[in-house]
Amino acid sequence: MSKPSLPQGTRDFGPEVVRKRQYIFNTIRSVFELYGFQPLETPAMENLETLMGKYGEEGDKLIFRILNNGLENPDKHQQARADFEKVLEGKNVKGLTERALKYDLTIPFARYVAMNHGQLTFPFKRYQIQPVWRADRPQKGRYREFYQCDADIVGSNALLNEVELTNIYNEVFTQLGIADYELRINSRKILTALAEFCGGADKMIDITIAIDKLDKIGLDKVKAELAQRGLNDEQIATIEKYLNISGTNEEKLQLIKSLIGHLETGKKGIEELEFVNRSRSEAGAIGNLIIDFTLARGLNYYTGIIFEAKAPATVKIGSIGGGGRYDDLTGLFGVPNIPGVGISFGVDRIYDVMEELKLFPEGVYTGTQVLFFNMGASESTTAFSAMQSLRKQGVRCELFHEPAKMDKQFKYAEKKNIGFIVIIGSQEVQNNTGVIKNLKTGTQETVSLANLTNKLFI
RNA sequence: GAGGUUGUAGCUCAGUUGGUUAGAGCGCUAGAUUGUGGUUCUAGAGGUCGUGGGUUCGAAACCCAUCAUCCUCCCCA
Repeated sequence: MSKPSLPQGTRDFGPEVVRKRQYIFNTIRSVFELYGFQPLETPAMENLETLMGKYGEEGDKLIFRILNNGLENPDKHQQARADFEKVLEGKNVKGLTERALKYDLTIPFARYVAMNHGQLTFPFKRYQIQPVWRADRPQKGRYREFYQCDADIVGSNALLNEVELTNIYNEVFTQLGIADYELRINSRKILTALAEFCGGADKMIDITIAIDKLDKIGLDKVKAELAQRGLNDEQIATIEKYLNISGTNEEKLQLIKSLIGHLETGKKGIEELEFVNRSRSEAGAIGNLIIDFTLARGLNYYTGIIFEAKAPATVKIGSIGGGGRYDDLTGLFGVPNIPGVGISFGVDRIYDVMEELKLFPEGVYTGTQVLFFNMGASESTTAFSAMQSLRKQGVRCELFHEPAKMDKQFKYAEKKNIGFIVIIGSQEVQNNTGVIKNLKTGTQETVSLANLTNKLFI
């Protein structure tokens, strides 16, 4: 028999890791709740057609498909073979894969809103913390199963929502101790305006893909890629001017105005950024918010402000969250005119960042507080009831599972990082007492069992 | 989808130009110690050298294939 193993890109989480992850989840959840968001959960799988075509051509390839059951039924063989031929041609066939694992939380949410818009009170603010799956090749900071934590507001065009979301980022990262994060924002409208100004509105996607790589490959290579994607010299020169915009947020806004402020779309995009930037500084939230005109983001349903939260530059992990506004997400599901804006936290990457920067507080490691020694079959019944009275007080305790040498029980307590032990042996049973020992300081005292619940095990 | 890296004990890793019985540290079990842990000392258990094939008198080492892993590009959280 071969050794057991995990599917590529998936992980088990041991007790310590789960505690740390829960610390992150709890922080994010409590901030979402604080800002008035309501929880939602959707199934692990969706109908394939719900997901297909929503994430671009590349995205479609990364969707995990689920093979239909029952294909072994002889009656279906002929159809299955025909369907399989089509799959080999790169087509999607319902007969073979009707369902797929969800790829993100936004599209299932849009599907939910489209199905329930009659019942929902708008604006509907929901948060969602669930795993998603991508058939990507795993590497550093990239997994095939990972969690997303999303907060979205649908049914409101107000830019106040964007401001709220930037505050959520700030609150969460501050609480987690990732103070040096960067929140980059841009507006898709500015990118649209740039494409228009270059005379090629149809080139928008080519332009954004290329300029998004600026900090990775440098200006020259971006220009080369633009040329390769069919932009002429004049257009590239305009884009270069655009990319060279720098300075404070206010300075950048001034410069972009002179470049594309005369275009209707550009003007709108600039107003959006100005509003968020101003509101945020008026609210006293300082630093960290950086207007970045090279930010593009892949998902093509964004239409307004887009966000990207980046880890401190010292850890090479990059994006730890992202989001943006979409004017008409549910339109894909036949319910038009419901705008929305949302953000997402990438917990798995946040974990890696916190691990690297050693940001987890001591408190997350605590498990059992008190171990009761097992000093024999009859002694342990006294220990057991003493333990139950402590548990009633909310003290986390356990009784060693069998009578054993004290040496062994001590070592167990030490390995599990248990702070206190209580010894109730034959002498103690006789005197109705117990010995409490603090394993960190090495001090111990004898107390009456009635008094045990008054002790603090911290 | 393209390219590269690594695979030896539970874990981290040595292993010389191919040469006898494959090693170390940590961990594990037992004892020194039958009511006081961490330290120390002693002993012990634990290996299809990722898998399959080939070259060779002889392979953990060389060759081919395969699987897994990690990383880079693409794209993304």
